[in-house]
Amino acid sequence: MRKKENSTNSINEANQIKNCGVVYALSLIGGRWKPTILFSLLDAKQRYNELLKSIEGISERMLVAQLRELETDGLVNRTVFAEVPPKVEYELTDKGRSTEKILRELSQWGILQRSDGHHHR
Amino acid sequence: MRKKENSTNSINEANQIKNCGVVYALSLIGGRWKPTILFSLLDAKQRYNELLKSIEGISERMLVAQLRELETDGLVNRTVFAEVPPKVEYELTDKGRSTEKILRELSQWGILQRSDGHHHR
DNA sequence: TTAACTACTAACAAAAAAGTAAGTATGCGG
DNA sequence: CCGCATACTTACTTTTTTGTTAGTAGTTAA
Repeated sequence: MRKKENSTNSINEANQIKNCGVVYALSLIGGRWKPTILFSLLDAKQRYNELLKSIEGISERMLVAQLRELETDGLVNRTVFAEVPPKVEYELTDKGRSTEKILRELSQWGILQRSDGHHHR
Repeated sequence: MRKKENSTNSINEANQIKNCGVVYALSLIGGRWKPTILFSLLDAKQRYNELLKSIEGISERMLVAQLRELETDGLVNRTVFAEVPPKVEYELTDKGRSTEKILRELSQWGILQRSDGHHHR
């Protein structure tokens, strides 16, 4: 289901992505599952099933969708092997690898703040 | 409207926030408007109306809601002055200030990636 | 034939985020 | 009285994100 164009919502999003580097960055790496997926792929290239098994709580639907977005945004390469049963591998592109520093620092900051205070919402 | 408890959605969110520092960090600083608000407050403490005027496209509703969340999460101090007309000031706490480095690096990475590639979604 | 493997797709439903519009409160001034 | 200033609150509505469920495809083995 495509996002509706020409809504205020859509226009505001586009403007924020255009004008704020953070909002843009988070549109690439943010969300419930992407950080975890990116961290997994930092370790090693992985197959769909490996990712599915290693990320607790994620559904097939969400895994596929997030991988597709990461691929579309150029962070991930998806390689289909001509085999049966199907074999598909996902690995980070250079762009994907460039998230490493940011992800680690976000993680560090998050872990620090999490032990300092409470999450109230 | 409180978030629904005991849904898979809610449980997965709580787990990700608990187990992934990035997801936790982004729950504090992520979203359409928070990064921009945080950057504004990095410059100087500001009043509600100043923020409203300086952030293009944000509604009063969204500004209030985001400020409330930032306050609840300990990133922002809200000071009410005993005046008429009402005067309320918002400024970053130490915790809020600690986001500066991360925000600047996210911004830098985002701006770099934005000029390198296209946003496909 | 069924069952298994892998990696999805499609069609919804539920939940959350964001947006719209109207209204409130307290003084002050004309 | 009305209009103004400031900073919200309230009750919805719209849009997006996330989750659920059933199904698909191609081979292989029992």
